Amino acid sequence: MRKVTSSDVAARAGVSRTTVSYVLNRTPHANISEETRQRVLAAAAELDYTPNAAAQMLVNQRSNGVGLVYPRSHPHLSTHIFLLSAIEGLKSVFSRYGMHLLLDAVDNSSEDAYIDLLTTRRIDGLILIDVPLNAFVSQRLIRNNFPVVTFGYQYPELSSIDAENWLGAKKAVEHLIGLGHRQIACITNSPHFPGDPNLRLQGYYDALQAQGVPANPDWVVEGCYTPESGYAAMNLLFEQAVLPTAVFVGSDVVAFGAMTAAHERGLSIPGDLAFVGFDDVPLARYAVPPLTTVRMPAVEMGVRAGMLLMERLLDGTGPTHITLHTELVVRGSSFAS
Amino acid sequence: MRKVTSSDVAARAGVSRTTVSYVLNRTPHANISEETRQRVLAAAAELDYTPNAAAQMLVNQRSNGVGLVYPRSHPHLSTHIFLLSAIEGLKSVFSRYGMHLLLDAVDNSSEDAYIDLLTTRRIDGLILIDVPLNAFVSQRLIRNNFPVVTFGYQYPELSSIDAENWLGAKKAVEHLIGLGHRQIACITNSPHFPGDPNLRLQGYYDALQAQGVPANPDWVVEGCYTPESGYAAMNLLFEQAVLPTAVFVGSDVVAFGAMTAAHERGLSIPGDLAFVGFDDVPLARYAVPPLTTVRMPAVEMGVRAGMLLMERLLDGTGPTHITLHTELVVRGSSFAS
DNA sequence: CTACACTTGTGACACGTATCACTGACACGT
DNA sequence: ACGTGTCAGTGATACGTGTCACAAGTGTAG
Repeated sequence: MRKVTSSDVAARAGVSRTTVSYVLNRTPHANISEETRQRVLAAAAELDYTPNAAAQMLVNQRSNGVGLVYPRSHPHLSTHIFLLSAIEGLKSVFSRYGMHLLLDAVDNSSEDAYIDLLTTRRIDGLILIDVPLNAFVSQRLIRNNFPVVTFGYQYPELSSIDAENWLGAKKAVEHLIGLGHRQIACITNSPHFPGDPNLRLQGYYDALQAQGVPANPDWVVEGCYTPESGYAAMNLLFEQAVLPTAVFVGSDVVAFGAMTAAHERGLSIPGDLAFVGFDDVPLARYAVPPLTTVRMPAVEMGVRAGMLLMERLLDGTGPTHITLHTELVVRGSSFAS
Repeated sequence: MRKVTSSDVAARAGVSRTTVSYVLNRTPHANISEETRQRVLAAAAELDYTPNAAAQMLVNQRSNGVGLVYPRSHPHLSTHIFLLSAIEGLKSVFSRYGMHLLLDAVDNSSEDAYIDLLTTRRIDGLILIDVPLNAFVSQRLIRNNFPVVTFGYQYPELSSIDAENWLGAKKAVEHLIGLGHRQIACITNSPHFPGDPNLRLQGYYDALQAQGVPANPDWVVEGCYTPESGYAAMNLLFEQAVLPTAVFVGSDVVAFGAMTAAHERGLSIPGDLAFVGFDDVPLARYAVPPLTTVRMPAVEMGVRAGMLLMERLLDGTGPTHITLHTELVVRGSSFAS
């Protein structure tokens, strides 16, 4: 592919390279006559000139790139539907500003892979989705005042975006209690990590306590993102002496597996066992029966995160924390009309 | 963030910048004594120097970036599970070569947005997923000998990767015929576009013909990627005078919607109506009943596409076309054991 | 006629890296 | 003493752009 430089345009238009730059960038305080302006524009169009991104980055100290980092450890990335929705939201913002999205997955082992993206200045900002930061990395990001927006984890000095996980879970479980359930199990979204307060699980506990329903530790089982894990978790619950009459599952995808286990056991949903999920993935209303769930505004979270980062980049505003509302969506898995 | 350049490293090590470059890049034919080599390495480590990507791009004429383009028009991107799997495969290859993945969605209207990625030299290669190319763009890519790998569409001069869509669909429908079905409907994966031979639909027709089962044009309805479209398509089929006993759906996600429509009508699956999907998304075996489907090796397709592009980039090999095998996965939606 | 402002444009430098062509220095065989 | 060869390392240039400081030309008031 032949390379057309601004010198070529300048030569063709019979002006200096500086003038070309001024015209093409609409530099505010440059005085260029309308006539030469048109000549430059015409020359650029005829040669179909496009500025070299590398050269621009080098001189502008700005890459117009944003890194999107997510954990590779996610057992089945293919079910990480939230990631897709977030990307959709992020891109809708970034494309307006000519920013490009750079993907990077991070292993638990070598989590400094994406750090190179910043030190090499390939990106101007960072979006972290469910990426836990060790003290070393987070301090480095903060100290260098690097623009970051996190999903899932929060750090006071880094902007973050989240949904009302605790309240959503609480409302979900209160919904089950309101239907008369007293024996309510919980299958979590993810395994428990030391520093990670599982807000959805906490909402479950707090709902039980607030309504005076006894909690039973045996009825809390860990899921791990996938339908397979939900299937296994449900079968674990079936081994209990006393069976629950309802299950709150921390993720729709996990709930799919749990419901299949219930079907296989010949239980009717919601008659024998009611289910409530979390996320409202697009397939939730096509579960059998349609899954009652808590809606995460995934796309909007992406949009807001993108806007947060752009504000930070353009106006240099400080860290901001945004929490979006969740909403209970009642369907047939909890309540047969 | 302070900027450490190779000059700083050179100064600290007491050598020239050239020497620093030679050491850090392990330039083959440069003679550097082990002692100064260590001094340079130490200095670089102490300053934690990282080369500026923009400067490297500029001088190397190479960005180490690959563009991944998909249609934004996809109605619900959030169900585009194939994209996630492909990304997983692609990244596993590219991360080994230090290549970065740049995401870009393309509208039907302004499809030259991603072209800028190449003309600005921000990327070295392009992966196109289900992106139709108009003659102008494809000629431009070919003429400039730009490294491209396409999914879904094929052009003789551009590398491509695909699965046995035709054969997979044919086997799926033959499976239904083998079970005794003679009234087999089809819900397509996507709306019909003029230049787009729907191979899965063709496989459906060819299976019917090969087995001497009469085809019925009224039993072919268009789906459009989403479960919603499958739901609507199924209800359209229910308006027919004669109902089919089996449905071949061109996509699992669409099949979810179609099965829900059948459930709502009180039909038993597979007793009253059998279903076969396509893709084998992770949730397929958690449908109710578990969905018989044709497995697309999505992750492997990503891997192979990545390898294809890297070979092209490193060895300059010509366009290659790869077709991977599909496999029928029989589950309860077609055959109750 | 000089001083001044305004318009229109340009020369030169900086951004940070990779690499070619070259310089000294030293060893070796004749 | 001379040519040849190797070793260790350096100076200079190129990559393509943005922008500061300055220049040449023109009108205008003192």
